[in-house]
Amino acid sequence: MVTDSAKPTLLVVDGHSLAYRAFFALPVDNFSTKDGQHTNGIYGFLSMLINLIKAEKPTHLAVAFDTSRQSFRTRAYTEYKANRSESPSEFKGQIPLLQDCLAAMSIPVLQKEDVEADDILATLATQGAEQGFDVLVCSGDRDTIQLVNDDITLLYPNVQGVSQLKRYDTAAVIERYGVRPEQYPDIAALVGETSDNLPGVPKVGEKTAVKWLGQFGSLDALLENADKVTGVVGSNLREHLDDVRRNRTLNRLLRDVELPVTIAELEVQPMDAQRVRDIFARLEFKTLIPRVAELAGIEQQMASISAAAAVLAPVPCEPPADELATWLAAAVGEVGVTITIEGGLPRRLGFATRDAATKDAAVEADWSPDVAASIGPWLSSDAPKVFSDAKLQVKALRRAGVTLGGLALDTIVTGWLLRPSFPDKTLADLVDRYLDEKLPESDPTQLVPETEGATPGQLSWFTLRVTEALRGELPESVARVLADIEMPTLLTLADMELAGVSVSHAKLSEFSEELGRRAEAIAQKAYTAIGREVNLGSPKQLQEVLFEELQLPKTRKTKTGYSTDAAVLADLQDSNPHPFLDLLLQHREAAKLRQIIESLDSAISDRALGGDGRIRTTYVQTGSQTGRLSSTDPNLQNIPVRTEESRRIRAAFEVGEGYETLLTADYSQIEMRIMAHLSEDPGLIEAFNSGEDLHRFVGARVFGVEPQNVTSAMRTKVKAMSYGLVYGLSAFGLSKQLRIEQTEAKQLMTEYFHRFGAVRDYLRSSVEQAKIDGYTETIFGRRRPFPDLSSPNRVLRENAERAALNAPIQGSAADIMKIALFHIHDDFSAMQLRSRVLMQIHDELVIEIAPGEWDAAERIVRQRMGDAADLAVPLDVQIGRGQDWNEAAH
DNA sequence: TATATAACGTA
DNA sequence: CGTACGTTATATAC
Repeated sequence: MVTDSAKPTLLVVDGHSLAYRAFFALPVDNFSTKDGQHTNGIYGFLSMLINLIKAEKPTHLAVAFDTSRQSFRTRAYTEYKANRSESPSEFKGQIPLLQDCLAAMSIPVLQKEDVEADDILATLATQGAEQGFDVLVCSGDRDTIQLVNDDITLLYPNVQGVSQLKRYDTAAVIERYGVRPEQYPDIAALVGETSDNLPGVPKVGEKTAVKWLGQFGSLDALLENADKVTGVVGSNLREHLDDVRRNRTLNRLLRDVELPVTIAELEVQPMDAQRVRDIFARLEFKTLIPRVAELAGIEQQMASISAAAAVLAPVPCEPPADELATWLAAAVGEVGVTITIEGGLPRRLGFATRDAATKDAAVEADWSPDVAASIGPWLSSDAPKVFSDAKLQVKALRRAGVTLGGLALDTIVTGWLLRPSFPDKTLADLVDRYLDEKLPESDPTQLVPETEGATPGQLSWFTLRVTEALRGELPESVARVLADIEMPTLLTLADMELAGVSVSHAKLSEFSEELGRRAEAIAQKAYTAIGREVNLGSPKQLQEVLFEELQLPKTRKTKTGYSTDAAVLADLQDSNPHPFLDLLLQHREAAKLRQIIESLDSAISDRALGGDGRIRTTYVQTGSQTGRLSSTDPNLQNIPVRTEESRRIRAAFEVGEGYETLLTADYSQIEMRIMAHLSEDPGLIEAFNSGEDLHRFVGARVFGVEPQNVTSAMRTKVKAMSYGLVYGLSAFGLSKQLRIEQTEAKQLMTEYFHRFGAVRDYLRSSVEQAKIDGYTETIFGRRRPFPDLSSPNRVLRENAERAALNAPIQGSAADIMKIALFHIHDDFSAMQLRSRVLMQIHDELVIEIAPGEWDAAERIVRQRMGDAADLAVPLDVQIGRGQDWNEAAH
């Protein structure tokens, strides 16, 4: 005979109901991560589960969840549980994370459409009992009492929460409820279950129900002989027979749910210590880690996460070349890669893997011709690789003659896609945020550091682990943006930065000197006009001159005083003409141009020092919240263009040696086209399909005249309105920009929306949707969170509303340009053209055309820009050709 | 010597 | 009281 102690124990747990109890039992304020993720339900559940496992030592274990509120019960009786309020979103968000924790702990999670967690428990418990297990059922639902028998014990939480569980065996059920466990559903059917919205017989409680069952022997007998029951409760029973039968049907748990696992497969498995550490660290469960570790008998692997993280000791490869290539060839799955750079070229290499075959491992080697020859093919292959801040490394490899292939993910870019408002700048930031560990770093205060920083192998290792954490948070749509847009864009930007753009030092310095002389002359005149010298570049000194000495009226306030910006000076000139004002404006203009020229000139790679006369910017891929690029050192995306004179700067951007000409290509009105597409406004769509000038077309509609009768004043107004729309312009702002009365601006807006109503509807509904979702999304799935949309602070909220209105439009335009950009780059490469993209200015590309390649290049550019997105209106592309940027722009 | 502010260039 | 950026000179705090 098998003794009890030899019997295996099966523990099955209702995850949803117990986590929900924990959610209400534990104060949410004490259980939130620094990101604001609530964790009280997860913590309470896991704490309970750990205690339970420790006390009961189950040999087999599973946790069941509901899939949704819908089940066969709600289909049978639509009122079932209909009284339950929607569970709070703070709770719902915890369930997937809890399931991640359980997965890391190698605990099977079971759920199935159309049945509730308790039906899964009932099925497992029944099978377990049949197979000779001691079965423990842990659930917060009373219906599970019916499962109790000699083999099955129920663990039911106390009212306080989940920390205390009461054991119900057969005797305990009889003692508490006065009936055998299998009769409990009969009692419940008579009494009713308010929490499930199942009304029972009025005035009948447990006492009466137990008495009746004692008298009649069974529920069926009672219902058949209902006429024999006397008194008010008797007549109540007769009036509610159907309710009782319905209750009894619904509270019977299914014991034959088809499940994808056998009991044997629920055997307790070793935990994935690293995964447990990662996710517990992310949820900031510091005290749970040692408790789980004790449970799993893996204390050492799980050592405190607050201490410096245990990092892999990378294995050096000797002789490097052969071993490294063999090792990489054997790697399964993604490989973390780090290339340190010295003098722009690769210096050291680190690779890390986490797959089952090689285990967690990292190797390192110095860059050398041997190594390059040996692993160059792997680096160029499609074998998946993950980097942190890949662009610099891609450039270094390029300089060394290697073209990177298989770029699957960049942690910095991915972190930015997830949190574009607060991008983490370094791997250390990501390790801190997503793993709650500290990347080893050398002490920057020491000249000769005592502590070594992380090695390339360790950096790769952290890159790989951060990648796993990031993937866990990446919605499908954002994952597509990453793979389909950002990674190919990254490789393209690397080549653009390497190429640089040729700029004429001679043209710039000549212009600069001219402007310098002019600025000086203007300054002298300005000093004469006010009778003294001031620093014209100092707003503080200007305020003294304007508002004290000249007694001009005070203007718009700034933080430190009164504004002296161009718009304010122009207003002052209207109301209180004074020669100083105009001279100041002229001086500002000349000084600003000169300053821009000087900074560009200093960025030219100096031919006298062996340079090539080109300027190389850095495109910051994570530099905006909308998906646009930004450009720094120097910024090539804000080169002046508005005045004839300022275009002399653009004329200094020339075609480089060995190339034939420059090509510029720009999208016309891409944001308005995206508006037309997203809003599906028939008028706006017609405007773009008609071939008519957009603003003329819109002006004709708004002012009710024929297109040929649209005056330039009308055109200016609707143009400002159209562009303003994209930014969330108000009547006030419009009136200010156009210098018209607010009533006229309001009238203009009313008339505009009267003609293009779908535009207003779209803008409104897109902000509404963002309020519901908490984020906006571009056409291609790029997201931007907007927590302030629900802020009680009006200024914050309205700022967020305007930004949320703009984000899908500006962001979709950025997506489209990126798609066109890397396709052009890749096509040039595939067709073996030497022509190359040099600059991207949001809706414009500047391309250097190699001799004889104009026709082929132009065809590619037109096609790739025009076809980058399939919108309800065509994407119009303007192309120009010239020896310099200014000439090419016409 | 670093940081903040005002101003202004672009899409 | 119009979105998204980067750079500069000046003023201020350290």
